[in-house]
Amino acid sequence: MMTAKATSLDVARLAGVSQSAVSRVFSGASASKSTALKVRKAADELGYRPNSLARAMITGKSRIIGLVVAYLDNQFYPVALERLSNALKEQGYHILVFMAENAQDSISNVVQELIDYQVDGIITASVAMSSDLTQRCAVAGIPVVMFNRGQDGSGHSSITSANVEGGRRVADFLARAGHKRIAHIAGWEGSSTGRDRRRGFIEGLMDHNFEPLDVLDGMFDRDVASQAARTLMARADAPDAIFVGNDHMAFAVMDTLRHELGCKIPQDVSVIGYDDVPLAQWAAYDLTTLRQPVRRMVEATVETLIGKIEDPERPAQKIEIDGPLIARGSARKPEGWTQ
Amino acid sequence: MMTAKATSLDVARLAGVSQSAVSRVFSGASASKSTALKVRKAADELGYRPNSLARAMITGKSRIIGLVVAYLDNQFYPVALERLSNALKEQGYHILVFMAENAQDSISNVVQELIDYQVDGIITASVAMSSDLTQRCAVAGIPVVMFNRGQDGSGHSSITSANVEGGRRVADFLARAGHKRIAHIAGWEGSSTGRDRRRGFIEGLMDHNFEPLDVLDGMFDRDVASQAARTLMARADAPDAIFVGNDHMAFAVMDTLRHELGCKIPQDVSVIGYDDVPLAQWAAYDLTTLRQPVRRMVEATVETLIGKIEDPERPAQKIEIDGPLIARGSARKPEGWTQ
DNA sequence: TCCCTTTTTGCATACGAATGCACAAACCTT
DNA sequence: AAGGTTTGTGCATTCGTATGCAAAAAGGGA
Repeated sequence: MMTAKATSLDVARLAGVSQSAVSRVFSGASASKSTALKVRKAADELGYRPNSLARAMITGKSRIIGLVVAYLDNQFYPVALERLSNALKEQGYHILVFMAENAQDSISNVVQELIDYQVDGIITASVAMSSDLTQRCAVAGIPVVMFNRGQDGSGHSSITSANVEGGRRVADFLARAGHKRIAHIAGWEGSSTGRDRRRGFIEGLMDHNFEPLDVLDGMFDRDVASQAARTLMARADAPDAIFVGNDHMAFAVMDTLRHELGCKIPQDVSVIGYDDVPLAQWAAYDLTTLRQPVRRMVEATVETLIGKIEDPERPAQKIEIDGPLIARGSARKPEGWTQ
Repeated sequence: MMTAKATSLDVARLAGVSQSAVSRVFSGASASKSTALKVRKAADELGYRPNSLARAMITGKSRIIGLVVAYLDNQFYPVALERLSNALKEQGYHILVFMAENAQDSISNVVQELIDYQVDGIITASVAMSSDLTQRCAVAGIPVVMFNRGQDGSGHSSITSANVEGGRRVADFLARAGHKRIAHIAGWEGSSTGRDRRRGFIEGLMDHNFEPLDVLDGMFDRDVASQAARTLMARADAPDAIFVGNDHMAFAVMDTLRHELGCKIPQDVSVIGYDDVPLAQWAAYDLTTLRQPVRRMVEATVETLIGKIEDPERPAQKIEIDGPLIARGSARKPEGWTQ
């Protein structure tokens, strides 16, 4: 039983070779069969493993990706986190996770700390970057990819679903199902996803010569969304359909409608969400929603980020990935609708 | 606009002092007002920040904690992750997250990689460590704290809720509510939490001279738990109450009971879970459950881990934290029950 | 077998910050 | 003002690994 962790020098001595030889064996550089064998044997004996930190120091690559995430209570993010983690692991990267409240200086601190740790890249999930931060990352040469949030003119790549198109599709679905008084509890106005879905939704209604009955900002928050639902249903011309800016809020809205206001879904009101988190298909909610294709979004995110790490010259890209509307039981379906 | 990140040497030159002076200013060691001022000014000018990796190399402390987590789809863990992250951040630590399937060699790889990154400590959430791994951590001098999972004889500290007592309390609650045919869909038999809750539950029933109608292993899995519910309800003497080993499975059970088997909860069957995740109080479920006091568990975890990091001689401790039964609408209440 | 090319190998140095040591400066004390 | 003490500072070294360079070994061709 060893008492201290062995270094490459220890291995070198035991194997009767130089430290550089050991390094080369473990970093995959050229080495003869015979030395590789000796080194491996000695290493096993000592329980040696290269020190990732030291390696990072010298190569300038830590193989760590920083992940900044804000809303962990929204099931979409744990799922995305898991997928991102697995995808990056396959590429030999690891994830340093930072929680941030969605406030500028919190994010600023968090990103600065990531820079201090010399991460090779940063993924922000539903978090915006100030231009100052953008600048700092640029100086440090750290590429940033924004997941599920776009930001014009930031110079960062972003991966989102096709939110405008998605909103439009929801509108079309509801209009074709014969709804007349259609309201929207939108995602936070300060986010591109919230704005885009909203815009697409309104445009989509316009295509049917409709106007939304009302549009309220749900701030991606359960309580705010519930309150918005109460407000809507208190109207004399209460809506017969509500499009909610994401599933997380939609669940709160459904709970409020059913258990507090005594509405039947979808008989009295249709409810549609956005994301298609796993919860959406649980029988208790059975939520009709626009699916964000997490798997493909994650793939695109990882590929974009690693591409930029390996070739810093690669220009930023904005990728939008389309997703289908998943019709379930929370919303009346248009005549002749086939999934 | 700088083009490359500045080092302490750059700052030293600009400030007209030695590199050691810069280091001392930033590491809080002694330095005169005047040099501190010069250094700070120069550092600001260059946008200098100490390189955490280099710092980690020399001090031997990375200020990174590794977190190994398995079931991210169970809302308990995202919540715990968020709390852990915040608590550690306050202590100046950061979290390197690793997902692991609950299979020995996956965990083994993951822990090994954490060791490679020289983490100062490891927290495992609902994951067991093989004795080989335990050994490797010991050699590397890395303390391990197990969160929400105990393991006898591992030599690691563990923080759990008082699972035996909790199971007992659930049994008492159901028996006193007048239930006669009480079944249990248990947490995975391979986990201490699953076993302890189950044991406490059975003991608690025995105190009332009851026996459980049946005990099935739900494997902490929604599908397995749903299947178990079907099995139970297919019996001639179907249960009038089911204690489910955690909330995550309880939701699946409730969905199955209500929407597939047409049962009324709690009129036909009472359902009780374990954890009290945020979802449990959503109106759709309104789940009676035994609360795991996450906040206090997290505090204890962080304190135990940091204590051991700062004083490696400190012996391992097993901490159990008691939590209350939260009576909601999914289970009939005993006569005269007051929260 | 000899010379030329290719592959291995060791040496020395670098990465960026922290720290023991010895010396210089500042502060007290009487 | 001299001696003693505390505080501040620079020099040199260290952490563990990777890598350019030059020398050594191995391989190949005629």
